[in-house]
Amino acid sequence: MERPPALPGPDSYDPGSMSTPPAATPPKPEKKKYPVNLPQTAFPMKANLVQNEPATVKRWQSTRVYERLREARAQSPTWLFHDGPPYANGGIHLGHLMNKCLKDFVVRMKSMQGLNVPYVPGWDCHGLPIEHKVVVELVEGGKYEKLRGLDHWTRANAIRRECQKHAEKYVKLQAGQMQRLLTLGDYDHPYMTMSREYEGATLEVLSALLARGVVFRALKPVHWSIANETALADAELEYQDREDLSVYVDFEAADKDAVYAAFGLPAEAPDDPDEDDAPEFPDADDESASRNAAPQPGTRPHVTPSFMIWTTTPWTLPANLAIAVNPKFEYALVWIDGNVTVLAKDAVERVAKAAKSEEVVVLATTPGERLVGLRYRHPFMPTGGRVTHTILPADYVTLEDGTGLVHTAPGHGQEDFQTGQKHGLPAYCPVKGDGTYDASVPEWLRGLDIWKANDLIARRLRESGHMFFEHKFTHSYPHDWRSKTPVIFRCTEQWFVGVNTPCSVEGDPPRSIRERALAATEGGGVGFVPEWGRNRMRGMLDSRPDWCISRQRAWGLPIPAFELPDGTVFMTAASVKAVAKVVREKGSDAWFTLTPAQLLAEYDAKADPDAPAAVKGDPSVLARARKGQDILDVWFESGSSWNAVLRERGMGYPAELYLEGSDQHRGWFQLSLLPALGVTGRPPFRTILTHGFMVDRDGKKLSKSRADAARYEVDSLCAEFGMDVMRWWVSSLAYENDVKVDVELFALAGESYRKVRNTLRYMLGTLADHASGPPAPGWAATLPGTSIEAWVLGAYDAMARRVIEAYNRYDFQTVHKSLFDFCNDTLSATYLAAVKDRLYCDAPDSPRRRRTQAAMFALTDGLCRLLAPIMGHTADEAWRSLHRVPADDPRSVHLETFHAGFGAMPDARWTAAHEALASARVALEQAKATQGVENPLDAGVILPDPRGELAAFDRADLTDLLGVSRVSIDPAAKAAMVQNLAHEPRCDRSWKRDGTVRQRSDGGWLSDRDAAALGIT
RNA sequence: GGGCUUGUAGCUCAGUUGGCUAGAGCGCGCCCCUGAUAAGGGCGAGGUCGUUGGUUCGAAUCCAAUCAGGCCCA
Repeated sequence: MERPPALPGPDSYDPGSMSTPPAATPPKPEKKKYPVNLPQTAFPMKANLVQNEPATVKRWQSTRVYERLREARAQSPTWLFHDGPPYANGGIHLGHLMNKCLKDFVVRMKSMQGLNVPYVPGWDCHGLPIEHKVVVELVEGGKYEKLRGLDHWTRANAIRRECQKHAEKYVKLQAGQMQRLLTLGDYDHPYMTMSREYEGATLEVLSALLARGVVFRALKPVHWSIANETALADAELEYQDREDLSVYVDFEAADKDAVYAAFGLPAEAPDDPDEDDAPEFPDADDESASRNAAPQPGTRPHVTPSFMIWTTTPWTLPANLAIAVNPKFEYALVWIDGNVTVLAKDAVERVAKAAKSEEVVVLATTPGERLVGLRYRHPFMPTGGRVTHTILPADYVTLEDGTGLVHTAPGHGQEDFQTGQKHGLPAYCPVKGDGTYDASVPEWLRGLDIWKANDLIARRLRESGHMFFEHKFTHSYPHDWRSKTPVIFRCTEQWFVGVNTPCSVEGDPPRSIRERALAATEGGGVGFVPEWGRNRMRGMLDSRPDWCISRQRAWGLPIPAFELPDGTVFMTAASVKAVAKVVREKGSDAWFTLTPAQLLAEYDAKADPDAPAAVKGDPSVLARARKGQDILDVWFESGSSWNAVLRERGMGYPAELYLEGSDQHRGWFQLSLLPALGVTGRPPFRTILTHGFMVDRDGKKLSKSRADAARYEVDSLCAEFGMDVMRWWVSSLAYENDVKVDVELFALAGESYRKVRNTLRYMLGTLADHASGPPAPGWAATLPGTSIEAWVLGAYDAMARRVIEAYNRYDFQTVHKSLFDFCNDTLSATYLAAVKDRLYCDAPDSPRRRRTQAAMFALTDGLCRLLAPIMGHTADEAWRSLHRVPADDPRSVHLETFHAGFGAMPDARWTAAHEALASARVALEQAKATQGVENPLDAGVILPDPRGELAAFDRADLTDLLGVSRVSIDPAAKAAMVQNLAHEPRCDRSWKRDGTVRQRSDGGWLSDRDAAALGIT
């Protein structure tokens, strides 16, 4: 393991052996201190971001950077970005931070490519979450009781006023927080979905869709929140575990012979000639023993068979109108502990096992299609019309759970409803909006809360002998995202945008919105970043149902429909347009305060081709109409922003980019696409970019209730790390996936931020006496290819190209890495280390030093610009320092454009040179151990040059790149060789032993270069 | 349960159409500098590529299954 100590040869010098200095050592020189040109700058090493960033935000505001950028780019091509509105509720969190930073990167990097990129931030202001919160506050403050007594319109108005205050408050709060993120935008003129113009423009979208004929009113089962008495959109649901009662219920066959016939069993039971009409259950006493025993397979039992269904919502059993079977499955007639029942053959074992049945005999089997059309008796509801209580076919029936026979209540389920529609069943829904049964159910259920009914129904079924088996179990069940209460399916009258309704747009052939959406998102259409978003969104478009756009709440944009005196509902494209005009002037409050006549003042029924005959014949019926109470789904409002912002403000259409979390594939992206296609026929965006969600260090989702949640508040992160560090962190993320969040990672970003900052600081320092500003354009191309400046400027050009390309791919991670590596490797470790000797020691005005400074200026300027979209504050601070911008001068790097390249033409042999230097470094490292050369300035290096690639390079450049005292080139050498120069005199000023060092007239030891620089002979 | 998606060094990530000894930064270890100094520099160690099975001369890469996450739905 241990090396033998190196024997001091003639070339080596052991600095440790003080007692017997080798003869070669010169007399100890007199130490003299000479002046050198050290870096100097006011740009501090410590960023102090917490204090300085707010000052920068203020400066940007007071110097109108956003507005001046708009003016500067007014004549440039517009690159239209469109901000998706966050919800105006609560403060912003880390997710917002990432989202807004990514958007700001986009806006700034496109601006810095000379494009005109307006950014109008927006807020989603209406909707249930705010209304819910406000109502809770009113209830808790005891003010809600007073409102109860008021009529709908007055009460709604009072609630709306509170909601508006709430939304305004949070828009203000969030706008401040977002500006603290150093984002640049038109914060003086944001868009808000509750503003009049926005509301008017949204109603105009509704009007246009009505004109296309895709808006309709229909009875449909919708997710219904009992707590809030409103229909809910898919996006308003969240899934939580819930304990429910799982019941297996026997529905007695109406015609036992038909059932047995379906299973191919004899028409008559053995020794049972005349029992057909006898009741089935009460006669156990006079049954013979043989009749209670299990029959043999293939024989017909005496009892009436049942159909066994399974459900986890016993409360929907009163609404049962059918049983669905899969026609392709095999069904079995089974004797289970004395009962005879039908269930899927493959479910028999599982069900029997779950119920711990003792005697299970499969008597016969038959395909599901033979069961279709059989009738049954509901255990406690009267039998209805011809088609009710019948076995129906349905493909969606599976064998995963249950019995293979599916309880079908068209009023309480999506698939049930579809099956019902197909077979002419009514959408019977005996449950009222408040979650209680109406008068159509048996008396023992009337007025009862459905959740309480679960147990009652189960008891009833047990008592009547229809319950085969029941157990409690936990499953994932949809809940109202605000009240956290379980939701139900319930049939109600709602407004829809039909996605399957064919419609013509601007004269093209009729196609449904779904077809249009699928066509628009095919490859070659809308772009997706990342690309897999395409599949994901198309899958959702493919399967999405009609869009229910009505809600039964107060805080929102009213659907301007009227109920005419004859009970019909009136809403046409023209009538909505007329109301939109009023709303543009007075806001949507007008709907709540004005009369129908006032709202429709501009409406001309005679000129409206869609007006119903009743209205056309006598327009005065409108004065006697009643205003509808539904409001629009908030998604319809935010989904209209392409009209209410982009077109309304004359910004253009479509946008280049929408950028949001991947949840918006179903949310804003899709619900913007659908109406936009319906109205304009074109998607509102050219490209969709999605980012992932925040997860904790273990990859689990970030919960607001975690113990260290306070650490992750945006405000405290700004205070702890500074926003430029956070932005630098965001730029480092693989944002298309989940994003791991951990304070350690912010600290890491802080470390690497400091590296970049220090590099900038050092560069600024080297320019302290450089007064001539940037080098002339084209200067870099005049540099000799072998010069170190040509090399470093060439490296900049390659990096800048890579960075700008990565920016344009929204690949900020590559931007981050390229910029960091350039600072760390190309600059700090290589170029800056190499040129420090000439900057410090050359005569200040020497051409070599001035050339270095010119390159330094260009590099610093270029670097600040490329960094500017990410570290907006630091890049501006450094750039202003570089250009010596006075404090009161409004110039800013953010008004500049990227330097894509300086046009230096580095010699191709630089690659070989750097390889040679790398092996020389390893040789130097070895020389530490073998020759005791610890300080590179005590060494000289002989570089091998077998292919003659190094000859053209300046020895001084190679010397400085290695940080040694001198370099020579030996074409015959096999490997780099290190010379110990410790015995040679050392320059008191440059500390180099370059072979020219001798004692000068002033008694100091100086190299030729240093002596000349000082004017000493 | 379904659609989409992720799993490579302690950490964050690269790894082109399957093909040299699987790379980088941070961190870590050793060392240098003390004229970027609450800085700067050099060298080095570190990986069963989630798991299992398959296709192939050859798999981090292709296929199947499986485990653990995420988003959206049911």
